[in-house]
Amino acid sequence: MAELKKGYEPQAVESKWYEWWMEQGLFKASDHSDKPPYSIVIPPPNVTGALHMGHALTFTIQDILTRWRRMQGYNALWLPGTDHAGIATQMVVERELAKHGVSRFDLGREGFLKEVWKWKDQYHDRIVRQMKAMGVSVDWDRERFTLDEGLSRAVRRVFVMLYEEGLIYRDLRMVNWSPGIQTVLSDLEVEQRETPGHLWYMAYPVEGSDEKLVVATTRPETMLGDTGVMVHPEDPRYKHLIGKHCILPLANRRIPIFADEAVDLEFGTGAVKVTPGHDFTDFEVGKRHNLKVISIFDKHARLNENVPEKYQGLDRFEARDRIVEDLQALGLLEKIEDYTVALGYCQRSGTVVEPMVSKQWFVRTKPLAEAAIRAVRDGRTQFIPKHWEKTYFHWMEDIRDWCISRQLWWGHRIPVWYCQTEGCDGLYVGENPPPAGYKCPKCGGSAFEQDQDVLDTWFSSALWPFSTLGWPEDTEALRTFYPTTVMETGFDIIFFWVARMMMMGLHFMKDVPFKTVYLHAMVRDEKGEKMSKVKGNVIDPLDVIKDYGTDALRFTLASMTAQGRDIKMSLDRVAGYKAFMNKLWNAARFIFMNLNEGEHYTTDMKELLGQPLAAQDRWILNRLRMAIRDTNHALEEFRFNDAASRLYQFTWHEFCDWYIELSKGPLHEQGRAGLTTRNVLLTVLGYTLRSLHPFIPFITEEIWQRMGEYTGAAGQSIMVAPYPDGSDIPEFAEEDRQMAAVIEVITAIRKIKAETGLPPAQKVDCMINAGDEAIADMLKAHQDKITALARVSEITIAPGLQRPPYSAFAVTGDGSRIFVPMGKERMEQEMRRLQKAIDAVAKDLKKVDAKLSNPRFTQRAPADVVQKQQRIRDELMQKMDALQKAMEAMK
RNA sequence: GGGCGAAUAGCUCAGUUGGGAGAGCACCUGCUUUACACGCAGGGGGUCACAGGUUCAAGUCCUGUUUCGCCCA
Repeated sequence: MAELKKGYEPQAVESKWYEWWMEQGLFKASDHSDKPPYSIVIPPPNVTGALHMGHALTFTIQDILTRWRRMQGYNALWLPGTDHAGIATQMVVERELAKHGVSRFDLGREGFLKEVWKWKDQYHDRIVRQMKAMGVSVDWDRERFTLDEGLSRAVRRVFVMLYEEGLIYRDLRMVNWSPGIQTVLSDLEVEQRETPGHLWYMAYPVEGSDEKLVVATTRPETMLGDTGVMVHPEDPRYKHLIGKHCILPLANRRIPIFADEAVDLEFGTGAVKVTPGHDFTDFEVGKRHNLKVISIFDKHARLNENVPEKYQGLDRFEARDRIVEDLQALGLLEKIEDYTVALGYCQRSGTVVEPMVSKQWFVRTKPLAEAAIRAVRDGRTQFIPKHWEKTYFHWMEDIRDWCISRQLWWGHRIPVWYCQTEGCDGLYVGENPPPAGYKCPKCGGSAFEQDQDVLDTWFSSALWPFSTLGWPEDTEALRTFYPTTVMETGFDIIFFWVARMMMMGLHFMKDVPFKTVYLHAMVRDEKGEKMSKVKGNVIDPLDVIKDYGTDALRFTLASMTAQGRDIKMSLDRVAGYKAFMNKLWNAARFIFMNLNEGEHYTTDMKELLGQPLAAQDRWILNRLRMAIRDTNHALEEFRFNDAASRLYQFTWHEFCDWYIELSKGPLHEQGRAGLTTRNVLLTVLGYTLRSLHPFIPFITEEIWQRMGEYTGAAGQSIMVAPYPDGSDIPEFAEEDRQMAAVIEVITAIRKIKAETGLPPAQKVDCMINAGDEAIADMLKAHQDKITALARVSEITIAPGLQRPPYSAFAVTGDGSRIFVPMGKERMEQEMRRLQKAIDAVAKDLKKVDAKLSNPRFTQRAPADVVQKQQRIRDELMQKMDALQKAMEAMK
């Protein structure tokens, strides 16, 4: 058995376990099982994307949940997969092709898609490797891709069914057009941003008079598409103009002046130009007043043939400058003011979104949303943190129809075929192309062509919780794992994804897609700024893994995931948790070093409890029990930070700081005491490893396997060892109390040494005037611990002991007085020390006195609270008395 | 404009039904105490943003204000 290295080296350890876990089939869930099901479907990462901190966080949390439940005996399924990420992927590949001077149109649809698939295959392997580096315990046999055959079938089925139910329709509407990518976007993909701009005041001559009507606009270039000017019906400035016409400058078009209540009298001049072809509100206004709709832009947002020739082909922003110049030249530009406009930007390409009128496919979301709202109101799906429910309701209750068609090639092609007969609008909607011999019901034609567009990527993601389990087939997997137990994802995609999964899941499965939604926070840099490539503040998880190890990264993320709070990622923290890994490693190293060849060890709690346990043994078992219970409790409530820090605290500050130190004496005793100590060390280590395993899978498996060599359990993965729940450990309250007293004494002596300037290693004598006979007996029973850990040579414990001359003094909570004789020369330091202690006690005493001297407190506060305060007061008084006497004696 | 969240030690943050202000990091002091210097022991440091209110009692509950962040329009 090889000894452990002195320092923990994550690279060496973390590289070897993942493959082994896979070979052993430990990640696999079963469709048939007597165990209770537990399921999570992974939020599929972009197949061509690279692992970032957001992934690292989401994978860590999901892996903690999955490993924890798996160890608890659940039939735990964590289903992996990737997303085709339509826009993002198509853009990347197009950019790549552009480097070689090739456009997608050069290749044609089929050729281009071939390229994208090649790209996808290559990058799929990369993201999968990166996921594995995080240690994700997903069932790879069930891995899915949003564009694979099964999921594509699900998408087509859903489209057709919704169409037949009247929940999908095609309509000519004002939509968000991205000139950058040349596709329509849904409202959600448009980012509203305040942008500095101007307000131009343009004068439109009124027909048949010298009067000019001045309109204010933030978009002068759209004037070429104006088909009216509106004013408020009650506006005295313009009342006389209602019903007349303007002559639109530059275009020389006659457009009506009309009245509408919607006009804001305060804004601009109170007269508004109306461009129904390129503005959402104007489109509505246009409908109310039967205005003509003129589109003046092509798909690149360049001016088209509907404008005077001199402007044709100009980009919209160039056109703006030209038009402003030209109006100025005509004396029709009144003034320009600075003005901040809210502009819509395309999330992906960054270009300003252009409102355009276009025929697109939509999902009628209202009826779907109603069911999704009810499910959350009823508690069938719960949000954690709960306040996100409000956000969800807010959006759902005011939901707008979802534009699902995209003018892309990479994605699920819309399963609609159009009749090719001139002037016929017949169409065929089906999972497959129209069968041979199919005739258009409108015109009898037999030539059909499929819609050129694809569906919004989120349309397929919305089906993810059931499409990945085999829907539309009625599979065992669906029956076993749907509804899934937990959906773990970022709050930034509540609308994009969570809400839509709710709608689709309820509609097609007649049940919620998940019982709990846990929404994690955003990972930011240490200054709290969003990580972005542009800012250059991105911390790459793979770099962190290289430098500190996956376990340290995972433990950091878990420790910092407080609910409802962003995570500010700092490498200092990771370094701190790397030190924790090293601590754990060295605890194991210490234990293994002290094992003896040929000795038989147990890590079975029942067996261990049958052995003659010392007080410190029972104490550490009791602390272990409490730590385990707290951890489980925290995990039940998704308080990952509490769970992680509780285990950290136990491992480091209880097990290592105290128990291991205390064990160093008994460890070397002959006979039962030594063996029992070794058994306790091993057992507690084993429980600690198992408790920690979901957080830090690699190091725990490594140590577990090494430990197995001594306990005879090697070869069995820690992944399938039961997760401790503490119920097999009895409560040892008495030992807990005793050890607390012993620890207090040891700490007091160490403090005396440190504060009077004695080197810690210098042995001192110590006298303890115990509070009473019983305390004296108890401390005497533990005096070996005090001498060892406080480095005391001679110790005397008895009630009524008098203070020796020139000794430092301390008093404990139970009234034991501790004396440490030292030279006269240290008495000055000692007095300062005592004064400090007196001041501290006085401060506390003042607070307690204030309470107890208030009759309303003693009368109205519950009896137990009053009693507690009295107890505290008695204790403080006693302390004060002892300290003051000691002080007096020194003077 | 509407909504949500945050403000606690130098930094990052815990603080679950109101009842002696905590952790990690950083800082200071001392230490080759044979598991670990990725360590050990000890220490300093807080008007819990501000102003009111409820209560015997408020970091915690209520109201308002300020600052910051996010979402929706």
